[in-house]
Amino acid sequence: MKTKRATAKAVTARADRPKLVYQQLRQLIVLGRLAPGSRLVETDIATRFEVSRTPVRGALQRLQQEGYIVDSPSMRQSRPTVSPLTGEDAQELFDIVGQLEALAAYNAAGLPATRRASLAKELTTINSEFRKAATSPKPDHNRLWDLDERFHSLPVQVAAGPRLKLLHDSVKPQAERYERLYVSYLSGEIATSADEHESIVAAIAAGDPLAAKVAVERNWHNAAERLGLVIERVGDRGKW
Amino acid sequence: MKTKRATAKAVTARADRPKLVYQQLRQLIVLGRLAPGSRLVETDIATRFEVSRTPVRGALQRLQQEGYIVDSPSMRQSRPTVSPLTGEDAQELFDIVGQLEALAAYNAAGLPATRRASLAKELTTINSEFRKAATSPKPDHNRLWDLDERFHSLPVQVAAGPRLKLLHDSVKPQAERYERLYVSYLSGEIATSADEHESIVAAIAAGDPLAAKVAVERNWHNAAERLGLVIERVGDRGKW
DNA sequence: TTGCGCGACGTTGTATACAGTTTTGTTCCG
DNA sequence: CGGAACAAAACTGTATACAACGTCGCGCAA
Repeated sequence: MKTKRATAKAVTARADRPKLVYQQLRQLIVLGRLAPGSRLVETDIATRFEVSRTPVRGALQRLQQEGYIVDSPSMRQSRPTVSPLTGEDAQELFDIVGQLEALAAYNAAGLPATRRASLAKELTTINSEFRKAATSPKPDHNRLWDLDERFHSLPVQVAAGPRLKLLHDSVKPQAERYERLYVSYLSGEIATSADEHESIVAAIAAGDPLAAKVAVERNWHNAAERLGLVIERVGDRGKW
Repeated sequence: MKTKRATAKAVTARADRPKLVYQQLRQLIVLGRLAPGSRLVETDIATRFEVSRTPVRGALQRLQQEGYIVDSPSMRQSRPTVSPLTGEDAQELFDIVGQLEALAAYNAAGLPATRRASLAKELTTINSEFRKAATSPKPDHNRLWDLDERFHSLPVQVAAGPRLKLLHDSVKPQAERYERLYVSYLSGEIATSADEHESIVAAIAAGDPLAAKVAVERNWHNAAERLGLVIERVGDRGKW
């Protein structure tokens, strides 16, 4: 043992390092360990993850393009900071995600009857678990979020083309930062969400693309409004 | 003049090099100078643009995330190639752009009456020029594309939030590759497009968000269908 | 002739040194 | 005590050398 990986630590596969750094940083941001407004310094991150600045740079670039981090406007030299959480941003983001998933739902409702049926069945299962988890005395936020996520992702995975999937994968995770606020502060409203989910399933099962599209759009738009109120009450984070 | 920029060539501003490389490469792809399927070699590009591989790498990464280039599937080692032009891709892409611009139109139709009026007026102007240019005996494709582009961009610029603008800026230019086919092969159908544009303007002027949204969606969806036929006739490019 | 192995080449991934710029801290003078 | 100028530190952008990995071609043997 002398040539490759002479260093003690397990060197991750050559090609995955940027992706790994990206995923870990994203996780830190989404979970709030990296607060909105925090400055991300390439050198620090590189040290932290025990890689050079090169893969870090790639990860930061991607995070920036996807909107997790922005260039601090006050300074001229680009200084990446974690982007803030604001009510307006939440509403805009939710509307966008709604439009994308609405397109997927539209396609899903146009699928052959057999596939529609199995899709609807699976969605129903997820949604009833979702509803059950919500009415539990001490709701598990992680589980709630996970079920909601799975419900919304399923039509995309089944009926979206490669391009829509790509875009959805890049936009949707950003909503997670807000969704986690949603399930935390709005656990009372989750029954409403489950109701809206049911109308989506019904439209898909009926093979009515337009109804499915509208139902998804409404679901997200309503969620955006409800969340907007919460954020206003709690106060924007990282905006000043 | 001795310290900075001692080299003879005009050194572009330090921070703009990646953006410039990105823009030039994108232009080459959109205009077809870089044919679908072409392989992009970092070293070659770096040499061509007289920069090091570092900024080139950034540009390529961005192009890849936006979908202009893909990793060649045949080889294991990631080898970026210009993404192909296919009928399915065109349809999917147009539908996506339609959803995004529909959201902008929805917002635009919810604006105060005075701003709506001025927007509608401007749109009408552009569209009538568009119609005129289309009926000319020898239509100028560049001008046609430009007018159509301006028509569709205006509501986004006026009524979209920062997030939607960002996304639109990153997705829309990809449609240009197909739009240029459209105006080339479908100059006969352009009158139809102009008609559809008018119903968009009417909905915005009337302050009817839902109507505006639907009108935009229909416009793009129809264009996608018309274009799909053409590409099928002409044959997919870069797909094999 | 065909199949297989091996070595040279091409290309991307990574690390690191260096340059340019902005921010920040400190000192001195008004 | 306040402020301005200067010095030093902190970071990012760029270039480049090096390493790893895959591909392709050539020769050799069956």
